[in-house]
Amino acid sequence: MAEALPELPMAETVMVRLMRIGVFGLGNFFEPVFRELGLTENSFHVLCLLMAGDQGRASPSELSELVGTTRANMTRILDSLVNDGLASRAIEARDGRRHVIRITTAGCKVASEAGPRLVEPLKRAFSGLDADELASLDRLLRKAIVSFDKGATPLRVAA
Amino acid sequence: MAEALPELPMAETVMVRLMRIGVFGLGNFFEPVFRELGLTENSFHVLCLLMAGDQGRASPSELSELVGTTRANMTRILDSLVNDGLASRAIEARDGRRHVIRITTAGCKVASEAGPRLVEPLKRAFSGLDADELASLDRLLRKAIVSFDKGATPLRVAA
DNA sequence: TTAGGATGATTAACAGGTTAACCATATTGA
DNA sequence: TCAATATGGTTAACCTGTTAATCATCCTAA
Repeated sequence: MAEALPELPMAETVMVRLMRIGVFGLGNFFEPVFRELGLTENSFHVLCLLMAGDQGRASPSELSELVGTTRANMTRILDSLVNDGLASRAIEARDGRRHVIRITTAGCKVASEAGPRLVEPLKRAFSGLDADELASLDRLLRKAIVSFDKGATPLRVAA
Repeated sequence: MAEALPELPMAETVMVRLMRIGVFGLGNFFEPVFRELGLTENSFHVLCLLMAGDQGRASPSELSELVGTTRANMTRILDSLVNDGLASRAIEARDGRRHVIRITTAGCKVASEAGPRLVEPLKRAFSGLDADELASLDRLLRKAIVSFDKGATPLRVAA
């Protein structure tokens, strides 16, 4: 890559690849677990948010915001959860536009089953790093994310 | 997330999120550039590999291997590149199964145009990290990737 | 009170990826 | 020699995400 385009800044270009490769590699640890449970990483995330949040209820918008996907996509994720009986969807009495998503007991059960199954893969994935290294990586990734946010192009600046 | 499932190891769980958030954030810097050029990150990667490689030629399998996607998907990526006149596809004389993909002059041109346009976003993205931090992040990510590879489940071990 | 605009959610069309089945060509060994 | 198998590539079906358009409800100001 850098061979083809020597003008690219090496350190940064390599960093992009490293991050992508890392995320890709991580997928192999968790997707199998989710698949077995009939979940997606996103649908699992939604279940967790519902469990953690206010009385197991939330709105689609809130959820899409927290998960980091579009509302349109959240609609589909919720369709699937509702269809599987893991969550319920109702219209709020005081505002007919708002929907209320609630986790069901079945949903709680599935989410609780997922937890223990994820512990081992999580630890195994990072077993090559000691606590100090994990802490450093955490710190640097946070710093990088802040950098991305700051540098994020505001839809074209001065051209 | 950790609130809902306290049994999950915090450091590792957070790390997964950080890496995903980071990669997602990175996308905002480059996808616009690729889009303007009518490229995908993957199709750009293919062009780079062709430029860097042996006489601008390679086989679909090699490319899918190097890019890290399936052969089926590479077929589609190449369809698109060939369709846009950026690469050509031919059958190898000595073995009718093998195809030879070559980058065209138009393909070289597009790839060369992409280079300069990527420099600024790349530097901007990582502008919040100094050289030492970049080096540390590089080292830790590589170590993490090695850890992922080692710990990668060999399709169920002892269950 | 009601027309115009916001807001929450869904739908439709599309993009890019995956897996599994398939086709065509080469290779091998009985 | 030729049937069985391996290999390279494509196709078909599907999954999950995105964007843009749409629907329904609510809010607001003339």
